[in-house]
Parts: sequence; structure tokens; C-alpha cells
Amino acid sequence: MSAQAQQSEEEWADIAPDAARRLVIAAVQAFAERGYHATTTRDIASRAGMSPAALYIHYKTKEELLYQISLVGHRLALDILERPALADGSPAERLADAVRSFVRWHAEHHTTARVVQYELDALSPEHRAEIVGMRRATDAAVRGIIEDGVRSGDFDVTDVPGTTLAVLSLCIDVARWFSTEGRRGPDEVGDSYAALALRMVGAAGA
Amino acid sequence: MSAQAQQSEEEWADIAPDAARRLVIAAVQAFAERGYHATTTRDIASRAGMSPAALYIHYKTKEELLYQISLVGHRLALDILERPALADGSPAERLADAVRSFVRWHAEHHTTARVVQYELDALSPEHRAEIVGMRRATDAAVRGIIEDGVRSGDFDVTDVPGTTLAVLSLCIDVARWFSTEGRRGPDEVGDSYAALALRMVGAAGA
DNA sequence: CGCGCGGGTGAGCGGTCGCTTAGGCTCGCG
DNA sequence: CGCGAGCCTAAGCGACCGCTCACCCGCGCG
Repeated sequence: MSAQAQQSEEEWADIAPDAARRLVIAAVQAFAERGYHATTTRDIASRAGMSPAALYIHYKTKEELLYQISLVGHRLALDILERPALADGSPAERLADAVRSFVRWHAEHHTTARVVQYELDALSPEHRAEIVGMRRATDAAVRGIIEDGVRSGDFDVTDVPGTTLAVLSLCIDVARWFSTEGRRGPDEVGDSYAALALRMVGAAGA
Repeated sequence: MSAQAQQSEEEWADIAPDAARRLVIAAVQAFAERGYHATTTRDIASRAGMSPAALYIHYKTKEELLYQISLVGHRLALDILERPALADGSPAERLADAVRSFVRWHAEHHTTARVVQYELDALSPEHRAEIVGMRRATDAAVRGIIEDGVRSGDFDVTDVPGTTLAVLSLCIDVARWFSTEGRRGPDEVGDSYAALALRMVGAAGA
């Protein structure tokens, strides 16, 4: 099994049965490559090694596949950001931690992240509303760290919501441009972005 | 005429005849709202107030409409960035200028910018290659300013290409999240982002 | 006046889409 | 052994897609 395929298997390990997992993995690849609307259910099924009809045994619609991907992805993103948000340590350490791991995830899983971050509008209104709620939580996690830093005097930020948005925006956009062919790997980009984020909040000595 | 419509008219003023311009404006709105693949030629034509067949009098295919939009948009983006890149003044002034006006354009014309920045993959391979070439030029413009700043000692940057990418990435992502309903207008976001960019390059006193 | 031409229409073609239906195979289990 | 549950397929339905065709209208001009 290729390293890529191995990684996909781990990422979606808790989806059963096997055929449903293969469909999700196939859908992530297809959606990331061509976008949700340009992907056909026939393409997803054939990537997963089955007939077009088999997809509908495991998922009611194509949109439900996207929802599944979006839900798991956002849950993971929220986990990644809330760990440093609730941790001990200086605001600078926690912000650096949050940005580093969030960026590393966007780089390492950039196919999944691309679907999660850029295909939101293809969700049904109900599913979309649910996901938007989770995104508010990720925003609150980062904003909390920055507020702590401002309160303690470690950060110098006048517009906290605006800076929060900018930091998150910078991280999310990694999914758009990151390529495994590029000069830097996920770890390098994560470290570099953690330093950039500290500069953006005016952390002393950054 | 609404302020929005007025702005669209100005943005595409040099496209003639009138019907072709109306089609471009309709296509930009439709592509931005639903994405290229989810937009039908019938929808574009009806927004422009004509029959589905009329579209093909002015454009050979739906993709040619996207190409037209992408080409004009990228030309404008390149203009905006190259003016401060080639101007006199300190690197800090020039970088702030470039980021401020680039961000302002992405906010003010966020519907156009969304199409220009996020529908690249829907272009034909030939058209895509041409646009990618223009994007390399925009990257070079910003990199030039940062290199000048590093050389003069005004900036403190170890990874110039990486930082260039991050600054551009931050600006481009404005098109994704900016909304006219939001708290800040294009000018406020532009000023705020210019300051953030100066911090990212470690400009003295930023 | 008649006539060509640029810009328009209604109808529709060939193809593909998301999804359904009818049926078949392969197990574990009483 | 029989038989139901779970998983899968071949075939195809109805809708809708990008795009084309045959035809029409108003206007400038010899």
C-alpha cells in the first residue's frame, strides 16, 4: 500500500464497513481533484472499485458523503485547536502550538482539508448550518488564546476578532497551495507559520 | 441602478458589445455564488436577460466566459501589485501600499476575486497555463519588494519565498471570507492587513 | 424599396447526471 | 440443508446539461 493510501486508511479508520470507508476515501480524492459538483457518483464508485449503484447502499445521496467528510474533518480540526486553547503555558506557546499543529494538519491532509474548507457551499442548508456552528467554535478557540495574550500583556493586538480571522485565514489557505512536490514539508511550514503568527500578534521577541 | 450593478458596469466597461458585457457580469455573479461547475448556461443567460442560445453568439463555450473573467481579473491584480513594486519609497511603504491595495481590491470586488482565485482548475489546460504564468508575475512583484527590504536591512526575513507566499495567501483568502455585511469595509481591512504584513516581515517599529 | 447582416429566439439533439429497481451471490445460523 | 440478511450488479428512468439549428427581426445603405 502506498504511503498516501496508508494515511487515508488511518484518517478514516473509524468508518465501517470497509466498503463505506473505501467510498469516503475515493470521494475525498475526487472532490479535492475536481470539486464536488464536477465529480460524478460513477467516478467515486469506480475509484472505490464498485458499481455506481453500490454507493447508494452506504449513503443516501452524494451530498451525504460530502457531509460525512466535512463533519469528520471539522471535528478533527476543532480537536487540534482546542487542545492548546485549553492547555497550560504562556499565550505565545499556546498560540504557536495551535498554529503549528493546525497548519501541519492542513498540509499533511491537504486533500481532505481542501474538501473540508472549500466545498462548504455544496452542503444542504441544514448540514451547512451545523458545520458553520463548528467553525464558530474553532474561531472562539483561537480568539481565546489571543485574548489571554492581550490581557497578560504578551501580545499587542488592537483588533482581536480581525487578527483571529487573519491567523485562521492564513492557516486555512495552506490547503489551497500546499503540494507534496513543494520545497517545504508539513513540519517546516508549520514551524514557519507558528513564527509568523507570533509576529502578527506582536509577541515580544518574535 | 444599484451600487453593486454600477460597480460591475465600471469593472467590465471595456467589454463590448453591451450584451457580451451583461453576460460577463451575470457569469461572475453566478460563478461566485454557486461555483463554475454548478452554474448552468441557462442561468447565466437568464440573469443577463436573454435566451440560452444568445450566449453562444458572443462566447464559444462556457469555459471561454470563465477565461475572459480570469484574464481581466488577473491583469488587474498584476497592475495593482506592480505599481508599488516598481515605485520609489522605502520597502515598508511599498509593501504596505501593495498589500493595502491588493486586499482592498479583493474585498471590494470579492465576487470577481472569488471566481478569479478559486475557479482556476475549471479552465482548459491551455488557458490555465497562461493564467498560471501571470500568477508567477504577481508573486515576483511581492517577492521583489521583500528582497529589497531584506537587502536594505529594513526587513528581517529568513525564508523570502515562503514569506512572500504567506503574505499573498493572506491577501487572497480575503476573497473567501469577506462580506459586505461584515463589521469592517474594504478600507479598514486593507489598512489592517498592511500592518499585519509589515509585522510578518519583521519591519522595524511594526 | 430591397437586401444583407448583426443580434436575437424557440425548439431540440445527444449525452450524462443522480438515483432506483429487480434480481443474484454468499455467508452465518437454526 | 434451507433461508434470511447483507452486499453487490446490470440496466435503465427521468431530468437536465452544454450546445446547435432553423428561422426571425430591425436597421443602415445602394
